[in-house]
Amino acid sequence: MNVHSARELARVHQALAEPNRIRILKMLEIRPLCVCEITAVLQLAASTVSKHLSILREAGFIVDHKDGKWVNYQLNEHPDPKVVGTCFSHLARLLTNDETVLSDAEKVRSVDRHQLCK
Amino acid sequence: MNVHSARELARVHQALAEPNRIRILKMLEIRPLCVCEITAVLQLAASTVSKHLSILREAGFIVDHKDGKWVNYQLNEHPDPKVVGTCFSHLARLLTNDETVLSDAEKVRSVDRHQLCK
DNA sequence: ACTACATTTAGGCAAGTATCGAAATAACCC
DNA sequence: GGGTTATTTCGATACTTGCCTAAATGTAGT
Repeated sequence: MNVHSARELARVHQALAEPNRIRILKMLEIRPLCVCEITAVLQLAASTVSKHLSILREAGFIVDHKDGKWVNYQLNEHPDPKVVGTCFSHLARLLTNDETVLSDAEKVRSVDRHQLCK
Repeated sequence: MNVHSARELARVHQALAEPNRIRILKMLEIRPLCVCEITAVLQLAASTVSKHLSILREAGFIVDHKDGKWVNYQLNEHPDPKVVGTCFSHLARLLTNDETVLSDAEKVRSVDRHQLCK
């Protein structure tokens, strides 16, 4: 669905108005991740990461799936509202050379929830 | 130029994360406007509008030109960073049926700085 | 230079946000 | 069922933001 009001559109952009949330979306471009993996990369409290994820979920950017004691988050393949989808395609082209994003990507590739969580 | 970091990109989105700033951009799609015209439409204090405009300017969305005692603001035709330009093209397609935006547009067409400012 | 007025800056207040640690919840394993 | 662990919710704190009023700045016309 299209966004209906300036207020709704503002909320979508608000979700992207925080660097750590952008880093999370760039990480999820690589693969679905659970909260503890994201927490390990961002070096924030788990509760903080959980909050960021709920903001991204409510804005329509990501969806979650339970997997035992883990919760996997991934990019929403059927973005709603539509503007979220266009944000995705920009995001995919942006920050491809950003140091932090590149280093996050490397950590994503090496991180493993089974080693992480004892 | 492309945006360099998640922080910079967040700042661009932060500019669009406020309904009144989105309304301002939709108004400027119609024509350049001075601060007092925007103030008359939004019904906010002039200083508040001025602050919103400076946020939009610093994010690269608008430029200003002095015109006597007025300052005209208009959409930046050479948006920098590039992502600002893509935001413009989405914005142009969004909120075309929003009541507030339509009513703002009507006011923009009837407002006149010379009548407004005695 | 003086006045008028559009705009910006400064100061203050209320509401919202990012963060943490601790407590609550949920799901696994023994 | 009881212990363990991943996640979310709650409460507190520091910071940021949006708004206003008042003061400062800049420009035009007399």
